[in-house]
Amino acid sequence: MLSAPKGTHDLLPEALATWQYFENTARSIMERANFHEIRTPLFEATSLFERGVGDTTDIVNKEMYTFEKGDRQLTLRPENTAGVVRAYIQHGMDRCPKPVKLYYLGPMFRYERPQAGRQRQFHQAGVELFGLDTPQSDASVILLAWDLFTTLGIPDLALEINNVGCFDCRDDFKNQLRAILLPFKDSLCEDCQKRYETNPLRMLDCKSEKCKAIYASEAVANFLEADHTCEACQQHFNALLIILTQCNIQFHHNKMLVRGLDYYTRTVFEITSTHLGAQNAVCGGGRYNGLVKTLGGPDTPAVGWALGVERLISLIPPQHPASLDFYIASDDPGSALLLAQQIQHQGFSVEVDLSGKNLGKQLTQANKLQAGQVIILGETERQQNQITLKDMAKGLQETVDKDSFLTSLKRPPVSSVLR
RNA sequence: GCGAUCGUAGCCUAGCGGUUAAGGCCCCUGAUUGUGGUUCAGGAUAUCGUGGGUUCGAAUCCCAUCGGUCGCCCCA
Repeated sequence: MLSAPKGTHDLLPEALATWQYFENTARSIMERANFHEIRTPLFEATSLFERGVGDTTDIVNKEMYTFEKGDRQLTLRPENTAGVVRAYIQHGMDRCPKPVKLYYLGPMFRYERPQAGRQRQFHQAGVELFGLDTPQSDASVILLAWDLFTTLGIPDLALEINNVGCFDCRDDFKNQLRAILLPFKDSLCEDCQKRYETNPLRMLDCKSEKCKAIYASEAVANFLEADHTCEACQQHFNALLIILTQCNIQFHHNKMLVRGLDYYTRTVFEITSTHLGAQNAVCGGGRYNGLVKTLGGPDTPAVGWALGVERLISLIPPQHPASLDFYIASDDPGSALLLAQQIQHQGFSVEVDLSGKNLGKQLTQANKLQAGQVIILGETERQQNQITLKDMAKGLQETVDKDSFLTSLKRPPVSSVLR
């Protein structure tokens, strides 16, 4: 049997009620914070990701869906920051009043082994703020994420935050870290020996007991305890923590927190949940002051985050599709369809029998569809320009004038999430 | 890329070497051609993931493969 490709899922109507609830809430909250939506292509030049995300990262090295058309190398986007930055540069958005605040929502693609909270096609929602290098701009995007999660009622979240420094002090730190770990290099696990060369910061996150013991040993621990970022980075980070505290945001300064994408500078953060599986990060982001310039634009500081929609949705109570307001039971399709349209124009949902069933069958159908009310529009009613209105829960019905029924219809209250 | 585990109708489950693979939900028809839900009667839907092997005989045992799920790695 044909099935959806490995690591992809069909989203069926039942599940989409929750998705739409999330999307409406997210859009509403981001728009109210004056972020505006941007939609970039699902695929981009491969070189964009190689330069933007970093050619030593796992994402670029082994997780990209890359293909060739003509002489073009293209890649399905594995994340969207690079694409948004490309669009920012291409459309001269540095001429827009600063900060430029954008958000996006859509599918991403990574070739990985699927597991809980990880698929090959998954969805992210994210924000990017361009043109400010202030701690308050970092705080504003973190606050926005926190506001979204709070509004959605997600319990047991933790904000982990760290300062990875700017390009200059981070390289210094990496070299110092290599120097201090050099005596232990041969006793590190296989992975860490590789990380020692490629991405030493990652070693600190290792789960191997052997490595953990080394990193916890006095000499190493003392080294890690100290802040090795430069004066400016430290000031930025401390100011950010003060603002977060003022805003009553609980955070954990996790000195081991590093991110897998090369473009981050200074602030990095992650929001995790204890209700997820091994992939417990629901949102991740940080500052990326070098990326716009790296991709050929003007030197522009920026900060942003992305959240995993599937992971997030698994944390919110399932929503149910809106119930059916009316079912029209009739033996005359023309007048039934016309009446349905008139009621729909008043903002109600209506189903009409399209199969020519008899009245009993149509009521059975209405019952299965859980229609609130059935409108019986038979020959008798039509002759008098009337309808019979039957309340399915109470089982009561009355025959009323059709036109006065239509004028009495009031628009139902629309979900407060929609603006 | 590595490891663990599971595959029986659309869904849930029984069967664990021996007739025609059983039950529940869902779906369809009728009792009921202007009144639903309940009930009753009937019906449809499965090459038991696929391929090979062992056996007189395989859904059942063995091997391979594919797919799902979970974990490592990494990330949202």
